[in-house]
Amino acid sequence: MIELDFSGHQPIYEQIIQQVKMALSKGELKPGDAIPSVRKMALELSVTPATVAKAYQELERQKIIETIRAKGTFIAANVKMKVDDDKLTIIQKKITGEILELKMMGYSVEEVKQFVADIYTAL
Amino acid sequence: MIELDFSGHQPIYEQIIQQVKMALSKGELKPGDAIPSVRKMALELSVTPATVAKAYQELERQKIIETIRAKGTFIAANVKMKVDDDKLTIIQKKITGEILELKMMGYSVEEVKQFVADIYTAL
Amino acid sequence: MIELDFSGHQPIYEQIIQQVKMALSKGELKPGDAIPSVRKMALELSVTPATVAKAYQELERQKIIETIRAKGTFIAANVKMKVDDDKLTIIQKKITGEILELKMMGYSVEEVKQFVADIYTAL
Amino acid sequence: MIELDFSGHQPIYEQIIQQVKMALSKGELKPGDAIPSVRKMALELSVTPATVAKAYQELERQKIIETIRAKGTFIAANVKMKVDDDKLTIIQKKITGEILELKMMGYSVEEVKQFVADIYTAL
DNA sequence: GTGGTCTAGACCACG
DNA sequence: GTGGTCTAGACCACT
Repeated sequence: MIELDFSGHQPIYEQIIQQVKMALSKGELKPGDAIPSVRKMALELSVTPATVAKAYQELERQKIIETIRAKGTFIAANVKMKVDDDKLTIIQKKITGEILELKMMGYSVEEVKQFVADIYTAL
Repeated sequence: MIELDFSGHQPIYEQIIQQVKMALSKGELKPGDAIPSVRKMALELSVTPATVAKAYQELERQKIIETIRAKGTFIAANVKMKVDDDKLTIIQKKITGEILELKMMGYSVEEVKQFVADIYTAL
Repeated sequence: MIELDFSGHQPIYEQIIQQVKMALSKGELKPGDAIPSVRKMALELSVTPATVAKAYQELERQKIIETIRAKGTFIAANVKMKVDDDKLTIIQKKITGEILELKMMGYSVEEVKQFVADIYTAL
Repeated sequence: MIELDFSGHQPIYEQIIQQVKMALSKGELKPGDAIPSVRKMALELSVTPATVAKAYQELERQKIIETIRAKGTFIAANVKMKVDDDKLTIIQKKITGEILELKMMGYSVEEVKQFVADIYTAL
């Protein structure tokens, strides 16, 4: 279900976070659904449990999953991303660098808009 | 002219690269223009010359600047970013994470398109 | 495995790059093989880790090696040098100077051809 | 007569040395011919006299030119490159790196031989 | 443990 | 003066 890219520079734990969010976005996961235990997912992905734990910890911090003692880990009932201005600023900073690269490669505004729209709809 | 953010996670040398590109994109720098020497910019930015040198070397590798022996560093005459498929893939991967965040915050496709268009035109 | 010449003008990091490529060319290294960590090789060669890191980074930029986070560095799966016209021009310029020296020493075309053929087969 | 490439990484003085040798190799210059004074050539090439002087000094060291006080500088009567084993070793080292690059780009021995033959005959 | 980044200094070749 | 290279040491994020 989750596919990792080990060769790249994106941290493994971030890839896990992102793919859980993506599954949620696509409707493959719904509030209340159970997700594999840290150990189980670590086995499936061939990574160390610590890496999965770090991803889950961050997801829990963002209130996307909930851990219930001795029961397991579940998608939070009320998955509702808080629109945080700080976070928006961070995203803007990160995205600016990539937009700049695209612009310097010669892409027009329209092309970039199409580019992100394609990504958006694929999520 | 260049402002650095020391607090964060983005490497200093990448910030320098980005801001030189941005100045070029905005027309503040034009082909043939001299840019400050490694040492001078290092002093201005209060970083070590090695950090500036690393940024300049990467910019030269991308053919954005040219260094002339013992003369200084200049914006390349033919600033023309090569459209590299590998690079495009990397950019897409990086941008996907941010688009996903925006989508989960509840932004619509149109809003995201507007978001990136605003960034693009500000560059 | 790698032997450095500290006396000369060729940068250490370039020597490392060259010798890794040579080992690859000779078949002593194969795609997927691990190469020593930055620190380990730095110890072996009695140079600072930064120098080895610079060599590795350039090799990665050329897609000859891949680094996997916190795991180590490996020969890339698809080692396939891209034939870059710019690079070919640079090589031609560099080689021209040496061929000229040989010609002025009195070597004939045939002798020079034999000379480079011998080098080629020894790689 | 001499064309310099300022943008590159080859030292100016080496370019001057090389082009004098090339003119000699092509027969454009013959033993006994006068070559411009340091000042004159410096003016023609738009470089500082010190750079030309350095080139002439090296050419004189290699017995390719002779300076006659108050007369000027001339191509040496007996231009005869000494076949120096040390020098041959140095040339071999330098050329090996470039041959290796060509090999890794996928060029065959025959192609490399043709490559150098073309360069040789053009000199 | 791994690689990535940065500092503070030094020496060198070049023009 | 310029950029290029190297050392010695440090801190960080990731696994």
